[in-house]
Amino acid sequence: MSNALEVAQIAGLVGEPTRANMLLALGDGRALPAGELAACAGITAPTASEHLAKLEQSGLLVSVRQGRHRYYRIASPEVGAMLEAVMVVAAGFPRPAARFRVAPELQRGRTCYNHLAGQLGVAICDALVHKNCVAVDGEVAHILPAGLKLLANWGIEVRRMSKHPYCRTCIDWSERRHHLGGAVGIAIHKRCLELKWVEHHLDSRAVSVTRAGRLGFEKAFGIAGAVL
Amino acid sequence: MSNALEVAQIAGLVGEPTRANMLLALGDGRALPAGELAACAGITAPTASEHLAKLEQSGLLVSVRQGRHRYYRIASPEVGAMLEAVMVVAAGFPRPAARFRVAPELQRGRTCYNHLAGQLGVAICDALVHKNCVAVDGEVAHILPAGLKLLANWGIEVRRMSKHPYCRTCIDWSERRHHLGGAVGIAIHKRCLELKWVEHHLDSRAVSVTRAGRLGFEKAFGIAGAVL
DNA sequence: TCCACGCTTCGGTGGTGGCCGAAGCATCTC
DNA sequence: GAGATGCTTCGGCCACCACCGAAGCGTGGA
Repeated sequence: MSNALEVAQIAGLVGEPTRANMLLALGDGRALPAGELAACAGITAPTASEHLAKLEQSGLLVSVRQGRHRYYRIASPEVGAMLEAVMVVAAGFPRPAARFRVAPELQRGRTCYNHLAGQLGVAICDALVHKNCVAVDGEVAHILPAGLKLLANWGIEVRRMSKHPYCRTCIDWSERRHHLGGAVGIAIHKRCLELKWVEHHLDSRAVSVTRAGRLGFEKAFGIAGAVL
Repeated sequence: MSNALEVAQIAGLVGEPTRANMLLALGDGRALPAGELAACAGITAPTASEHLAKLEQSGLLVSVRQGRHRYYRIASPEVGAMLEAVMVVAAGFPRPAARFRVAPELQRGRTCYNHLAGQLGVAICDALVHKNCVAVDGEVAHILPAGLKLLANWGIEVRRMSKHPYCRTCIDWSERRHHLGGAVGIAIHKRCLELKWVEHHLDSRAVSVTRAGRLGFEKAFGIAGAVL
């Protein structure tokens, strides 16, 4: 009865090609900005905004504002399970288990807006925390004295970054861990490129570690080569 | 892309209160006639017919014509799982386990239209197959000579049932197995009541096995008491 | 054979909602 | 600060589709 209304409301949200497109794009657990989702679905920003608001209001998505972007992701494993169940039915019956995840090369290392993310980004953050260079406190991260010294030796002058928040954390959706964003995160990314420790792939946000990078990350941050 | 279209199509079918109502009414695996489903959803016959045709065409429901009635039921466990997943999300998030699951007493034993279903129905079917009394061939079941004899000794004259199909299988939604329907299934159910091996609950389709039934099923069909 | 009943098909109507352009607000960059 | 970028709100247009009444078709019973 009333149950049917609620069920229909939820299913109806998925039952629109445009919204289904956006949900499927988020199906691997990533968080994507509204603009990218609009492009994904082939619609204009206003329409996407409308749809995303509905999806969030109904609890299918949650969003995080980050600067002038707004990142959306699937709200819970239950929602993911529902999408998967619908896909199984939609795919016709020899249940092809059409499950999908982050592409491997993106999972290893990628840029998140303008800093490093993926396993690489998480490894750098972990290493800095482990060496008492950074203290993570929720969404904010503080550079500790040891961190100032380490980064200075590596070629980054943290003191010259006046802006707030100069170092923040960023939840990594494929790893479900934090990595460093903010000005410090950007500086690290930039320095990695200068040193040619990482290379960008031309047609995606994937980032791969070079041979020099493997040695460098090991020496400067104590990150085992196997992780990279 | 094309994936999203198919997903949206399936979800859209569930995303209409009227259709959701009908699907939920069929959620326990019963088969209901079109007219009853129309009443369930509070719409007229033409509208119901339209909806049911769509649901069947998309593979969510299957129908069986029986005389001038047409019985619809959920097409597959995958569809049931999908509905359940949607209900979990629709029920709000502290996952209240608002299961789209057959109530325990119904799962143990129940009537499916007019024959026995649930664990009890499946156990009887299994036992007859195991004893070479019945051969299951898809949706049809054949009574073998040993079965004629066993049922005759038990008090059922199979030969006097002229109608086709006198014995058919029926997919058991909660058990995901087959049980016996058709005229033979009805006769078995009737005989169980005569012998007082099973009792009906007044306010539901639940069926429970009596003490005499436990002994009787053990002796006549070789069904271990633990199963019941 | 006729009638009763259940389901389906056919037209027509009305409301819901997806979609966009333009304008507004917030944030980042220079 | 000024300009660029990303997202949201507003107003209006249009298509889709759920819904019904009437008529048609098939089955079962008298």
